[in-house]
Amino acid sequence: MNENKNTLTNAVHDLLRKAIIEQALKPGMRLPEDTVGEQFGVSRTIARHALVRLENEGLVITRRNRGACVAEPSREEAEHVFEVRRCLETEVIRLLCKRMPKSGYESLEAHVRSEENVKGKDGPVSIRLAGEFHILLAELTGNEVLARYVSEVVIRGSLIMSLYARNHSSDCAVDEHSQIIEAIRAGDEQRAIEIMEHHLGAVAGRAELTSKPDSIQSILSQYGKELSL
Amino acid sequence: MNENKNTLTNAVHDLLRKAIIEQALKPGMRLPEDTVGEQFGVSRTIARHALVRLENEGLVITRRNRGACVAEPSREEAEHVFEVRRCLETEVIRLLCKRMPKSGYESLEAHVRSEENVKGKDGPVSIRLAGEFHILLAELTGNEVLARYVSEVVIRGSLIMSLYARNHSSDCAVDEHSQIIEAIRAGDEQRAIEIMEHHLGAVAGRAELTSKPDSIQSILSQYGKELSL
DNA sequence: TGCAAGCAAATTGTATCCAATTGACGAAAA
DNA sequence: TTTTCGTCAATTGGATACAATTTGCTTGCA
Repeated sequence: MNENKNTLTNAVHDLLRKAIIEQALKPGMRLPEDTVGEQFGVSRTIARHALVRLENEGLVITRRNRGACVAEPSREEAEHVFEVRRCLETEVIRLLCKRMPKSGYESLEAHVRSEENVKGKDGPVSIRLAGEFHILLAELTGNEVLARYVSEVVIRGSLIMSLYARNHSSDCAVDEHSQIIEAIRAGDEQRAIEIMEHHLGAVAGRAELTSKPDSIQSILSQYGKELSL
Repeated sequence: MNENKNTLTNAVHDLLRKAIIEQALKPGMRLPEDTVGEQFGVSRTIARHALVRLENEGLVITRRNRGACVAEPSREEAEHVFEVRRCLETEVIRLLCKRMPKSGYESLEAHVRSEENVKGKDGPVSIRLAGEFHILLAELTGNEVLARYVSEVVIRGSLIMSLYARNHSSDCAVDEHSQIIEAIRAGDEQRAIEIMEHHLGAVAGRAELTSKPDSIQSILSQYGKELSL
């Protein structure tokens, strides 16, 4: 789905998405249409379109006549996202072991290098880059449908991490990214899948998604956020 | 994603989608915004929103200042859709074998009965019902993210079938639907997956998606459609 | 003091209006 | 006859204006 045509709507959409996953816009924050519009110097129409798209991606929620705000995925929703993500990314690995394009390894390794460059320096940016590695992986399958879905769950995963992760340092992930590349290069499908599953498990685990009884603070912080609206 | 709020946009969106997968609107048919708007008695704004959503779902494509038209998925795109669909629906089966809600079997069997009712009578409607079986299956997992993606690929699958299938009779499918239910009820995950894979393979196969050299007629029918615009 | 009703402000829902871009048709020249 | 250029119609891209709905605050009454 080549969306490289509606320059204006797309630009606002991309900027908002980036702002959300880099936590410049925090979960629960309100997003009135005209505020967004005048901030980017465009009309409410454009802002509206961008917000509708973001809602379709699960990054914002809107209530009728109440406006949009950055989504605050529940733990249940988070588990659903990671469930689907595991399924889709396993398929990505399977496909890549069968058909990896020639220049694939170069772009993957280039990406890992750029990940290492910001390692430990900028939390939000490193979260975004970590996500983009998985998106790049999916795009290399050549299956645009798959790539789009992976992109969506990865981005929602980033939002979830920003909500639930205890430590945002995704340093350990970079290593695993390299391991995944190597396993694919070796054609070892089973091992690549195992690493990916472990990797995603680690990511989800870091998000404290396992349904151990929530601490009172975390529960109240959720409810409190609702009150303060 | 409970989209039961924007009544107007949603209504138009649903009607258009139904019209597309029931082939009232044939692939390639143009969909100007104001035509759609006045047809449903709403403004161009609403029609526009609905069309944007349909584009996000892959059911229509739009070119800048050229308007929207019903998508004509290429064979490659069709294969991508079915690739993802197989992956997702396999996961659905896996999840349902683990956790099928109590009332699940009732609604499934009720649906199969309604499928049998229109068996062989109304082609497009039976295609739609066949698709809705898979969507229902996905919804029973309780995973809304998964259900939404399955819904999208199933609907795109319906569109693909309307383009490429030789015979639209999906009679044989109803049997397989029952078999899938039984396999899940028996808790036989492996068998349920096999049936589902066979089922989807049959569906995709009926669509003549295997890249055997296209007959001249089918090629020309495609190009002819473009000319007659 | 507490509750309820009503009014005002803010925000979205929808429609209409202007501008920009694209494709088509036709005319003119090679 | 073919190709190219120019004008025109059609359609979307985007903005503004108006209507409807919700929220929160104020005021009056018990």
